[in-house]
Amino acid sequence: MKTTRNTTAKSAILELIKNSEVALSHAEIQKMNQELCDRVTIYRILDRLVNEDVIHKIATPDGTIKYAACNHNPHEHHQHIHNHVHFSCEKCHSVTCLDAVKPSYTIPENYLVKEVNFTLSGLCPACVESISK
Amino acid sequence: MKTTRNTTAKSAILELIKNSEVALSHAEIQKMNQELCDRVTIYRILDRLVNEDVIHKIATPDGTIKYAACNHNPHEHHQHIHNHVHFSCEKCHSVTCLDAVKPSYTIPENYLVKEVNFTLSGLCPACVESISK
DNA sequence: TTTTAAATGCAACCTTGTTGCGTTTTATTT
DNA sequence: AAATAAAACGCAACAAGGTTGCATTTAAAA
Ligand SMILES: [Zn+2]
Ligand SMILES: [Zn+2]
Ligand SMILES: [Zn+2]
Ligand SMILES: [Zn+2]
Repeated sequence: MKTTRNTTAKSAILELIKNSEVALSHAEIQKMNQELCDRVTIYRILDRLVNEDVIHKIATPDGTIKYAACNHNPHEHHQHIHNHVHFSCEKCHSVTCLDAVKPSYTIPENYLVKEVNFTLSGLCPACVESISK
Repeated sequence: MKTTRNTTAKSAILELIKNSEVALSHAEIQKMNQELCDRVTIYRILDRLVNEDVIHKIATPDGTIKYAACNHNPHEHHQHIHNHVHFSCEKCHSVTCLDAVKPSYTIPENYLVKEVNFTLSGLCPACVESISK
């Protein structure tokens, strides 16, 4: 099996994502990183981190891809399933993991469900605040 | 207010979407349509149909945008909210509206929720079938 | 320290989506 | 039916997002 290595760029990008309150897009990471590494390398590092299950990928309602750190329950770490809800703000375009919100649904017949991708959208607390005054 | 017109291209594209079992991407519509109209026109027609609330936009977990016909309950037509669940097949990449699946969730505090975008992914019935033999 | 495969930079390329503008078409009015 | 106004269109050009191939560098195991 293929081994994976830790490099300065990989560690730096992982730290960025871990320290961020909101999920980050490739473009945002690139801006925060200007000199660290090439555009293409960022794509490859993000792919690796997703495969290693250290970060997860989120598609916003408009198709933008963002990345957030995984905080697995150690007991279910092997599951590799991210079934928490995300919130996407239509004003500031921030995307947040809502670990507290537990979604439920009826399992559709004949389908094999492997992943849950549930996104709520509207206004985030900061934008609700800024509009109401 | 701006009026909207019916053209041959618009009608043809709407028929394609209505007659399709699965949601269609811009690229798919373009292939099915080769000679009908320009690439840019397809984008503009899709935007118009979404604004007229005749079709709706779906972002798959990998960020691809697909379009499906709306089948509104006439009584709630004015709501313009699409809160049904979608299924995205990781093998054949088909996207389907699952009108029968009713999702539920707890509303996160301080957030203002306007839209729900719930996608399940895994294997569609056809792909489950084809793998099990 | 040597070795080897993973990771990187760079150039080139493709796909997806947008914008501006002159022309065509729809549908309303005369 | 003809004139009119604005919506819709085609086309070219552009911008952003993402991928691929290949030569070079680097991490980490031997
Ligand atoms: Zn916001
Ligand atoms: Zn998340
Ligand atoms: Zn399938
Ligand atoms: Zn749908």
